[in-house]
Amino acid sequence: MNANPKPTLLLIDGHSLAFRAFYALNPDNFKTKDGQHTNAVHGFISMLLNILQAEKPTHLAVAFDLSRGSFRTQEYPEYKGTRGETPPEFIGQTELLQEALAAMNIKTITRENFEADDILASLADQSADKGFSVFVVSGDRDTFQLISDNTTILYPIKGVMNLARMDDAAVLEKYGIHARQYPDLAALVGETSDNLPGIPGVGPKTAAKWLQQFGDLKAVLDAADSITGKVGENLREHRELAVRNRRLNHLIRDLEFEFDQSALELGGVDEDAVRQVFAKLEFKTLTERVLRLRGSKPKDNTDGAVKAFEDAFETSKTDAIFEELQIPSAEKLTSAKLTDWLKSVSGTVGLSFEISEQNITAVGFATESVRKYWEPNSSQELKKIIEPWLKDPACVKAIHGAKDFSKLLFDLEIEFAGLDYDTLLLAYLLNPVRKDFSLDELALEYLGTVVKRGDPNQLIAEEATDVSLDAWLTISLAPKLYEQVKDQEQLHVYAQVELPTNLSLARMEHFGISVDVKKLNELFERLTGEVATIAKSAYEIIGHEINLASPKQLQTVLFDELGMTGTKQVKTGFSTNAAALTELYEQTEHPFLARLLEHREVTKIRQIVETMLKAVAQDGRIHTNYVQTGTSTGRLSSENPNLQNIPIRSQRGREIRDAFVAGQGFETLLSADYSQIEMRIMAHLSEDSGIIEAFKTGEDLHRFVGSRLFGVKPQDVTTSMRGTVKAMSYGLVYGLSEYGLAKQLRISNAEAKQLMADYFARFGGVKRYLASVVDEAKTKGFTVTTFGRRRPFDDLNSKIFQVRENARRAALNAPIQGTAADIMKLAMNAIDQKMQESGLKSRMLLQVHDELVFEVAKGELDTLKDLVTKQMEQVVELSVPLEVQIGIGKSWDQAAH
DNA sequence: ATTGACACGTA
DNA sequence: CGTACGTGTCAATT
Repeated sequence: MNANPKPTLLLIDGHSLAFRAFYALNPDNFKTKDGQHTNAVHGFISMLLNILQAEKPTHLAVAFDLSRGSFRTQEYPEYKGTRGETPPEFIGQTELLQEALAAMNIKTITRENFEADDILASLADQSADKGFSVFVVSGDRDTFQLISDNTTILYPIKGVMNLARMDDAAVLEKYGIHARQYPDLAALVGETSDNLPGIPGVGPKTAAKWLQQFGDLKAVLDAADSITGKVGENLREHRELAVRNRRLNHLIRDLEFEFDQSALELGGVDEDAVRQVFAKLEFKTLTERVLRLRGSKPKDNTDGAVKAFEDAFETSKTDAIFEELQIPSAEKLTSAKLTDWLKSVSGTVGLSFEISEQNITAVGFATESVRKYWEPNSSQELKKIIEPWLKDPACVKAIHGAKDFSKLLFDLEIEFAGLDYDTLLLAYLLNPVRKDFSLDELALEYLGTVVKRGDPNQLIAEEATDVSLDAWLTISLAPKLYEQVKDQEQLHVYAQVELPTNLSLARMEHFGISVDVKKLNELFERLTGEVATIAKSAYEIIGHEINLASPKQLQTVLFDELGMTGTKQVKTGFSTNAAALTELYEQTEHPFLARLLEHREVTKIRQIVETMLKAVAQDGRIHTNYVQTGTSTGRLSSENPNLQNIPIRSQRGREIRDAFVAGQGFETLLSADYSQIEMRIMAHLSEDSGIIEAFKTGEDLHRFVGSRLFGVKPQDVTTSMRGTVKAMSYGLVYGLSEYGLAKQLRISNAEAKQLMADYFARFGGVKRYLASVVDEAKTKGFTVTTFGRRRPFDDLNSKIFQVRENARRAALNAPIQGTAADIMKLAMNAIDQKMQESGLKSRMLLQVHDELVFEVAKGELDTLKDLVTKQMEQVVELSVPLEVQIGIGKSWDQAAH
């Protein structure tokens, strides 16, 4: 019901809202077959529907600027002169928007020589006088002058598709002045986006203070002589600016119109016209949302559009959060009803779940038009009711982040099949650089929907309904994301690489790796003792105690007290990192530096030991979380704890690895790693005959390359020469520059340049390949791995050298690192599958980019070794062989080779 | 409590 | 001025 009997008029600044929508939604995701972008139109209409829902206006009009300018530009040609060119993707969208609005029977208004805000101002004033409640949607703060008891501004909040309700109280709170004073404040401060400079040195704070004191702009100017200081001087000198600004930001309120308010009454939409226009725009979800307005028959009903609107949306008091989304309302199912529904449902079902302490407390189900949720009473009931459906591969499911779900099902020993759509992985393939993969964020970008959630501290029922909301978002996103992945030719990498990896990882995380806690505790104690001894000795050298972990305090000691000259600059002064400390030590041989370096090493390792100890679960094992969407290249990342950065280089560090052991009932650990996989991929991708030959002969790569580079026999390549070559070969994979090479090898720039020139002369394929990668990325805007995985790059043409170079190096590395990641994932999937098929008891536990760690069951060592080696080596065929090294031992350290 | 800078462990 | 990560600490922030 409409609580407010007053008629309500909604007025929208069309350009302003369209622009906000444009910047809120990625144009790439809203494009018709012909290449016309539609993100602004989509966002505008989506937002309009949200506002209609929230404010329930009875009348509506949208005003647009005419591009020819207005009386303001005639008076002051520079007005709005700082506005840049219209983004190319925006072009044409205003016209499309007006067509769409016309189809929806929404009045659009323009006026020669005036801006949209003047039209809004006039309509707002005149309607308020006639007893309307008025809402004005505008991103121009000048409209704050319209605020009254009857008029409220809905102001878009920066960045988000959301509106702030600005009434007099809101303006007072934000700016410290009343709404009617706002144009005076703006006149004093100026408006950069309109190219209107204000009084120098006067910001919102000062202007508000004056207005509070004197009342209005005229009074402030009259009192200018009494204002002291530099700002007072500026005010007197530049008062004309404020007068001009005030004249320009004054909105015209008395434009006359040839229609009256009744012409703005919201009626039903023209269904045929909507279908036609929206089909042209290729909007699907939105069409349905808009068409629900079609039942409106305001003429037949005194309550007008509001009633019809509410009917159309089938709103209910209990389900208020979902009004905003116009999605089907949720139904809570009993176990019996769920069983029936699962038997009857056809097509893909969106699935989501709510967990509490390792238990599934609620499950959400959704199709495009239906939302259901169910709260199982126990794990037994969960298994009994939904396992038949869950394990049926013909029942296709869509889940956002299926790994967690799979893992829980492993615990509950529930079978699961038929997962075709994981929206998390699909979204990752579409944009691996994205930081936020939440359903809400994806809904905003791909569906143009702002998801509003109820207060989580509310009733229990509300939490449960959220479960099916996620399911609905998942099923709504799935086809859209899938189509885009398909269009980008990433279906292969989705179906063969990412989706199966999901399951391999679920298993690995579920198993975890056994840890010798006693050993770790002893190590921790020992390291703690060492730290204390080292610290004590360090304090004695400098004569006082400091916090050795504080770079700031170290800077004071080293560069002030001890008078050393720093080598590397960082934002806060000279760097105190290990490289800088080592260099200082070489210069000064100061014993404090030696203590400090040792302290760093020991505390770091102790810290890792501590982290590991805290991470050991009840079962005596560490279960890391692999993040499948964690990197821009396609690699995994590991967290809570990170098991991909356990020390190996230092002796102390390796003791940590010695505490990762085979668990009870298992014989040993087995480690398998790819030997030089990135260089092999470089050989394959570059088709460089020299590098390929090196791998085919089985000769040590760096020795072989060194022999070619320095023109000596392989056996005459010295350790130093081999080191140089190794640094260069690996450096190339990372986009190393001459300067970087010189620095690393501590040679001159000229020598480094010569070395690289020689390298490229001998291995021309490498040079050609690297250049082609960057070229292609520049043209296409992305790099691609052998298996089709993409990574977008848009900084390769940046005008800023640093930004451009960073992008260039990342682009060089992406296909190589990414292809290696693809290969490893494929191998893991093959191994996982073979192990399942052959019923082995051994288990795959860890992945560290090019290494896999297994726990070997009794009697399975030889079988597993063969299986792993074969699958890893033969998972793909490159122009060079893939070589796998196997190590076996009771601990991870001993299994190393 | 959250954030940025720094440092440092791995491939 | 060599890629890709996660985690800890300090110090300055709301």
